[in-house]
Amino acid sequence: MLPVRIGLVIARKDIHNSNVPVLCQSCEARHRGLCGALDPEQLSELARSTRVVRHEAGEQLVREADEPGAYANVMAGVVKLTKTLEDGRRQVVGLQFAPDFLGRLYGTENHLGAEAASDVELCRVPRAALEKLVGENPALENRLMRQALRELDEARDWIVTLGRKSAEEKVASFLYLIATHANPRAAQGGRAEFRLPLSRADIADFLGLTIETVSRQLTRLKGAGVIEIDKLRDIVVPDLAVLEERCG
Amino acid sequence: MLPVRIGLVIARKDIHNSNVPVLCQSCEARHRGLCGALDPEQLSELARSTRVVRHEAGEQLVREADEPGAYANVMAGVVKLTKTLEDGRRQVVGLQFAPDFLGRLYGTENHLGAEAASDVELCRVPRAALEKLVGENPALENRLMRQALRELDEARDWIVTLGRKSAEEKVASFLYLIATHANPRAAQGGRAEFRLPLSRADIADFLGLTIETVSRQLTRLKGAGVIEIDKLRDIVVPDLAVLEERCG
DNA sequence: CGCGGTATTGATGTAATTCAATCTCAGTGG
DNA sequence: CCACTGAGATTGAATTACATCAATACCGCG
Repeated sequence: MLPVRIGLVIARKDIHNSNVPVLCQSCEARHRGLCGALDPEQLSELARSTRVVRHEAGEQLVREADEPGAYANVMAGVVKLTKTLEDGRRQVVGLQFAPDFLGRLYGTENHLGAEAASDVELCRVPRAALEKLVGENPALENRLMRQALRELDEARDWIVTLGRKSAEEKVASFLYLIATHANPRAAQGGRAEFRLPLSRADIADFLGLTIETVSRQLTRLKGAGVIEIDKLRDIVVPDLAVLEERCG
Repeated sequence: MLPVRIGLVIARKDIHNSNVPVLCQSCEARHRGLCGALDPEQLSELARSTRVVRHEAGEQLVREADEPGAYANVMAGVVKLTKTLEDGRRQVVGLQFAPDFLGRLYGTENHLGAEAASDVELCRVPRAALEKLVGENPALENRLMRQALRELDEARDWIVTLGRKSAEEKVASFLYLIATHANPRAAQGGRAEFRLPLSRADIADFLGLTIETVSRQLTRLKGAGVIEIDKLRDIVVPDLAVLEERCG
């Protein structure tokens, strides 16, 4: 992926880049994410209480029961948000990519689990620090609002996928989602290659299917020439438009 | 359909007496909804540009393609939010009850259709008027944020229902949702009675099922004594806890 | 009363699940 | 370096839940 960095240098000069904490300088969250709402001073203040943490794939970040102790920005990797029925049936209700924000203001009773789908890197922000900043900076709340609205849109799109699409369309929709969201190694001229950040089991839980069905649909799509699969996780989409066709 | 302009003149007169426009005095939105963030003065100002309109069941409020011209508070009835695939498959992605807010700030490309599920009464607010108020009043944006977050929670709950529940559990979940959300004629001591605001076709589109399956599951639940059905639309739930059991 | 849209019920078909048997591949230790 | 291992993935056969197709019943309304 080639981010086009038009005018970025100028922007940095303008805000006295030297004042921006080193860690934040190249962080996506500062450009496209939450921290874009902060001036260098606020950023420095916030950076004093943040911590970059790494988690391996599969690690539980937030258990469904408990109140999350902190917020976080996803810096790299994919986080899956999960819900579980009493009898153990699992559903992945959302995926968060960099530079998405993790955690929610105004805590509710609504328990969401968060788990590292791939290896992830998070920029952890203590509750108090963030909430203080939100109180002082309306622009920050505005960013959070926009993120919430975007997530709402995505959730509703997914409702359509879950409610009305066939297994093959679901799998195609998932691949399309990853191809367009996760940082693809290459995604130009309709072609995309990427490594699946989720296991078949996770994909199944995301799509409301079984592992076996996911597997079968993947091989079907491979057979149809829509995708190529290497070593189970590496996917090549020769033509995204063809894949999109299959999304229903 | 003619917008009904109830009591506009009266509302203005009354400002001097009570400070709160008559129409707003008993409006749920003022207590539990959006307008709770406004002081009497702001409320009066807003009331000058609002209109109460009625729509019959089935009326299209917002087409999926077009930008909505206004926001609205749901005062009575149920509005269904819909999305449609190119080939015509429909999915209801959300239901809005009084005093929910309809429409979204920061318009996106994400097209949602809105349709009156039952007869509805809306308090329509022009874009400009609301956006002006939001700019002036951070508390209002905060309310909108909270509503967005609540909708997000609901959407994710529904994702679990669509992805992981059986047809019977889906129908039970729907009934439970209506029993607890729509103003029930009575809902005390575990008992609830209500009139279904949706046709079988709408329920099917909400649950990702067919009309026939919805019908069959309803008769199953009736047979099991979980619900009673009168004249197709009138439902009695003798014991909500029993219904909840069936939700999976 | 009869009409039309909506809902139920039944018979049959099918997509996805379930159960079970391999296969793949990354990791480990001989 | 290779064989062994075990978790994850694929493939196949049998089953099932839901869809589809089709006929009938219900209810509101003129």
